[in-house]
Amino acid sequence: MLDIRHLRENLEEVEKRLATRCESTNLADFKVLDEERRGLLKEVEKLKERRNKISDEIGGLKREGQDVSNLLIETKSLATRIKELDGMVSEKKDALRRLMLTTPNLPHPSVPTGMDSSENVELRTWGEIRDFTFEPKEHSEIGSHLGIIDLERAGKIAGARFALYMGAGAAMERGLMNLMLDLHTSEDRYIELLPPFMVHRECMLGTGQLPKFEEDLFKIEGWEHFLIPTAEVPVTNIHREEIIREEDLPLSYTAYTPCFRKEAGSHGKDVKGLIRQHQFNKVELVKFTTPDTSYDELEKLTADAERVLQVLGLPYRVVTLCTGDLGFAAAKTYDLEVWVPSQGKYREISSCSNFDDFQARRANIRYRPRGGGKPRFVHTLNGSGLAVGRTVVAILENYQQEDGSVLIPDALRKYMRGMEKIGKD
RNA sequence: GGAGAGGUGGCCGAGUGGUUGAAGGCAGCUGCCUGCUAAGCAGUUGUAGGGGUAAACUCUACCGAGGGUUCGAAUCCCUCCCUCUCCGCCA
Repeated sequence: MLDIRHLRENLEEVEKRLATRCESTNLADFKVLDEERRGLLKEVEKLKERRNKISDEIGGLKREGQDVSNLLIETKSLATRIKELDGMVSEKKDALRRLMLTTPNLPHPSVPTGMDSSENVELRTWGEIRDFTFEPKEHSEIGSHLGIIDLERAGKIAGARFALYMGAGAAMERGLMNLMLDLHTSEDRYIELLPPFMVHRECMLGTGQLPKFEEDLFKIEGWEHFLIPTAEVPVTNIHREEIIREEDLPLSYTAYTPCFRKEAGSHGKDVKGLIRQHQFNKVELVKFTTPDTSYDELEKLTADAERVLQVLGLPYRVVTLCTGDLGFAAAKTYDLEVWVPSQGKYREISSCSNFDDFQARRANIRYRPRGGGKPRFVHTLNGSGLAVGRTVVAILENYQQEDGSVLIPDALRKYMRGMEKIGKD
């Protein structure tokens, strides 16, 4: 959510910056609603002041045993009018809140302007793209050939866009999760969490999935709970409605969770294989910082996610998302894209964002400045470190051998009982 | 699932219809005192939204959430949420 005062005072500038997202926003209504609301508020507060004064008087007079009936006449009609106006105020307030909740975040000034993903800007690349002496196979083919990924049986159990890992495949997925968590928690960089995989509505509002993107979420029938689409949701919300001491910032958390997404509207995209699933595993990084350090922390967080790819020896590049490709709540995002040989291109494996105070304002997460003073909103950040299924994709494809086997990256071996290679048996 | 208890400010905790934004304590801050520390004394400290060029100031709201009763609600009524204890069930 944007700062309502800032919005009120800089409406045109805000509109201009939001327009770079290439999404329609409806700020014309804002001005009207805001003014109507404040007008009504002024009126009703005046009446309330009067009512409170009279009520005080009545109290005093009654104690002295005096008659108050003529005061009751005025105050009774006041009460009716107040009720009426209160209703109108809350209508305006609700409409305003709905508008605010569906308005996306302002892109940071450093974000390149562009229409869509084609205008994202490559920042740097890492690692050598392997020169294959044979035609590299696609990961699901490698996986099914080796008997470690069975998408057909997964379909039998749960349908399309689900996966069944077996044997060394399951071990690789689990090993990667452990490797990532160990890496992030080493030297106390991140505190490890294991949160609930379901959350209630307020959490989804807090991080921005709701009210706008309900169709992307799985809701539990008969409950007010949703399956989390990312650990960002439960982890960011652990400090909802809290005031953190500045001395305790930045707070850094890492958590493994499965993620559940409907992937509505992505029919036909990545239908083959593990790239786009309704359920996938991810290790997430989340930070809470002060406003003046959040962009430094974004760099660090991105570097922490990159480290996983480096440790695994997977070539990747870092891109800055342009304004048109930026997510609803993000002010700035770096995507990490890993090299996928079968497609001959880089594919997203991590997305690292600074949300400024957008989520903090929704979720009411604040900090008390050093030495006292009014609480201020924190900045929240998060990034994947990494999407585990896509990491498996990258390993299978980049480490595949001509005979159909797959070498296991050095760093991962100790997480797979020392296995060096996955072959047929 | 059954029975009971409870949710009050940064924390603990009083408060069953009017002078309570809320006693008291802790913690914080500011002074005084003090060789230092500790202690002591006095004062002070919530959040949000309006009004005000800003400060001062001022108004409104907030005692888990939402409704209701009333001239007036932390206090009475209803619904919901959460926590705790006991019993049952269960990985």
